[in-house]
Amino acid sequence: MDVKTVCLGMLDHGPATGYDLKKAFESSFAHFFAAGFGSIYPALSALADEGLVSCETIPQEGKPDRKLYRITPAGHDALLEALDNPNPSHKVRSEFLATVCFSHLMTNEQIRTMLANRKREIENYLALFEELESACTDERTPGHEFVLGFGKAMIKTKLDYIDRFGDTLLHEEGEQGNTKAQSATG
Amino acid sequence: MDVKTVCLGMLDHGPATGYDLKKAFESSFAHFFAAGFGSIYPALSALADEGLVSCETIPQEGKPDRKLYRITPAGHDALLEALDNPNPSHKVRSEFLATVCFSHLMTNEQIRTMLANRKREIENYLALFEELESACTDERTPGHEFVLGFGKAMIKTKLDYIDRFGDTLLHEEGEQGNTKAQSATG
DNA sequence: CGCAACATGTAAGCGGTTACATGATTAC
DNA sequence: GTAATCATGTAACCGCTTACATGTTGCG
Repeated sequence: MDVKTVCLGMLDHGPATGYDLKKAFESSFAHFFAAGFGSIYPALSALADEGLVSCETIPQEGKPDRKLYRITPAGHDALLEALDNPNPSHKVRSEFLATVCFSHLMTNEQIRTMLANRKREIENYLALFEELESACTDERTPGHEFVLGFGKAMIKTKLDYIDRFGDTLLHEEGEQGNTKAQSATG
Repeated sequence: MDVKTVCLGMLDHGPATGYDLKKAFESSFAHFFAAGFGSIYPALSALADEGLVSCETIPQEGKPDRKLYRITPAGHDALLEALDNPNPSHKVRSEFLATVCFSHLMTNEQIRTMLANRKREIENYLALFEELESACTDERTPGHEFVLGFGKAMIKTKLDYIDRFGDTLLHEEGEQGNTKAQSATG
């Protein structure tokens, strides 16, 4: 399942432009499937080439023409086929946790800053989720409901864990830390 | 923070071969930073080229010579510098959650299978964590302790969420689903 | 008899990120 | 005045995955 397939799935819900899809990637999909314009536009072109979507060009003045994409019957079939994967992946790549593994080489200040920044980012997601929850309560599929709840449960656990155990990463003054003196003697 | 940097951090803990590092990536780092031989060996070569690690070749019979890598003072400095990032990323890419978003297009059987498989994968992590916890309780840094606990908290939340809300994805018989008849009429 | 563990590497390819290119309108 | 929104696209690059290539030892 790549960006192309997710675009196809989004279009199954209704016609949209690349710009519209970007907004979906930034809101309801943000916490588990990021994609930028550099992925989305080529994906839509490729889908159109394969006949899985059709494209209606809507002229505009002062802006590039809008390109409204619509899923085709062939596209819908392709989507069902892509969805027929019994083992979809769930991958995490965390510089944060990797950094934490080596936090004994950092100063307490570096650690505190890093934890605070991570918390801030998590709280941004929380705000996003609450916004999503209030918007368009109708016409939300059980899938979206599930994913939203899943995201919320995850970030609550993360926030709670950092609050409880963040301090265990700190060390006694002078005991450790990333200092020039240390690195020179080390 | 790429594979190279993580290798450097692992080597700061003690000399190791590429094969050894692979085992670390498969155990304590598995849940947040995957890497295969195709990334690790080139990373070690590059680190050696840059003088951040040294390499001792240990002849063997019947197998390729072991190459034992050791971090250099320059490598340690480079590690500290890489660790001085106030905002390390934490990225999730989940085909699973994307699929769930479109689960109204799947049959109940497909959904059940997918959920069961995900649960199985999560339980494998749980087993891995318990194994890690029992092994080498000494010489584990606070960082590793934190990351292990973080991983456990995450998967417990995931498992619990799927158990509680997995059923909400299922639909009435005949209501929905990925059938040929449907896709032909759709 | 086959599989897992040990041990290293290369090369093609893929998919996504980032930066670049353009430009009007509207809200603060 | 300056930022955000609207709106599309290309091209270089980067880093990781996958497949290939090779071969022994030991366990069940």
